[in-house]
Amino acid sequence: MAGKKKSPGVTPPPYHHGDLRQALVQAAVSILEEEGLAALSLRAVARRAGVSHAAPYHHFQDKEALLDAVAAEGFRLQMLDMHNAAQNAAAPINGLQAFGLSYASFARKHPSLFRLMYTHERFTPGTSPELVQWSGAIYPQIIAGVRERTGCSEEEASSIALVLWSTMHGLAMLALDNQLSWPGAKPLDTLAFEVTELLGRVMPERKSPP
Amino acid sequence: MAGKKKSPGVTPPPYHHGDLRQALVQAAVSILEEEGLAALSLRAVARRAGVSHAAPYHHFQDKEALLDAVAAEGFRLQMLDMHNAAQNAAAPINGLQAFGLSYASFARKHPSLFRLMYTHERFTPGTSPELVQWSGAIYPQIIAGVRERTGCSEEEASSIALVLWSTMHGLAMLALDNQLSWPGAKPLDTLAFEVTELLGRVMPERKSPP
DNA sequence: ACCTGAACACCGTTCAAGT
DNA sequence: ACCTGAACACCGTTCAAGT
Repeated sequence: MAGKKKSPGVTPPPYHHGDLRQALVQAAVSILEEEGLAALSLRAVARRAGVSHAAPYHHFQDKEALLDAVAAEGFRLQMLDMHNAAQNAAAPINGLQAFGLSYASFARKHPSLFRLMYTHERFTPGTSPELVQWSGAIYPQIIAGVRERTGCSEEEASSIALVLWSTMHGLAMLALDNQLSWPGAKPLDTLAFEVTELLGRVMPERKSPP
Repeated sequence: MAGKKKSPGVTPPPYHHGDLRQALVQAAVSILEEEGLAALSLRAVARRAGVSHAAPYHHFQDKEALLDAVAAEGFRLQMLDMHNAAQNAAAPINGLQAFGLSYASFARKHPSLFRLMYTHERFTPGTSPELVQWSGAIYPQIIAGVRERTGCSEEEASSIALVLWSTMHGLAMLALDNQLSWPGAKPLDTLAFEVTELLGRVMPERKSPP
């Protein structure tokens, strides 16, 4: 019961609510995970954060700006995932497969967030720098991963990374659309595994065999 | 001034309006092409078709059902495109490239329609049979295209077709998201050309060289 | 058989007013 | 500096009523 007065030496909470901006982003993410994209209205986000429906306008210019922040958070999460996959890439046969499986599993674990990240007609001039930065980090990360595992030049690695990214992205998108769900179809993980194996054949040799 | 009375020998127009159902689908397509996905409301569609905002409910159960019909029309158009590309595949180096370029150019020519087709969380049980049929025709068409140009078994062709489809789909999606638009980036057509060329290396030999 | 107009609950956005 | 409540225009959906 020490009370909740501002304790000295701690930076005071920057807003009335605590940090409403961040709370709104988190509320939006929960709605996405629990109820899907269709349920993601500004008013629902405000409701879940426990503020009036007009409150978000003190932190975001409009709904699109909030969605931008949510998408940026999504890209941050995906970067974490990719990073972890690169670390734990002991089991898969090659690094491409580690990446492919991580991409597929992220899409499967966060389908609505994944859709929001890649699907709204965003990335116009005027998109928040935060989103531009986080979303722009994905491709370089893939390129770096490819270079680490091959003796590729920067240019060669860029081409391979683009094929790899496109393929996994398309596979994930089609799977989320249920386009790959005919009777007896293989699950996304299996497809990702097989497809990256096939792609491995166009890759140059590993830089240094173990 | 022969009047517009029903002429004998011609099937009478099935609805008051002419064929309102089809008119609504066409109105929706125009809105998509001219104003984009965000402008596609049921009421706007009705407005453009010149009927009251409640009229669509006599032809579609709800908005989702109308969007399903629009998506089905999109898949029909894409099938036509793919078919034409297969016919005129004289210039490109191989059949994969003909397909890849057609996929990319369709996405570029109809960005909002393409997004609607592949991006809404549709294809649940209860999706209209019309949409299931048209959307389900794409993958077999790609498989057939691959088989025609190679001596592949059905199973082998399915794998190659899946990689091809995923890759082109991902490339198109990422391009529409402006994810492939860094300064000095190549246009989508060029990327599609290069990527399919790279994929060609994993393809078996052509069945019969010219 | 097909269409309309009024009605309802919801949404995005604005703005004067509150602390 | 931050938040609220009322207001406005818009949307999806329903339904009695019109032809």
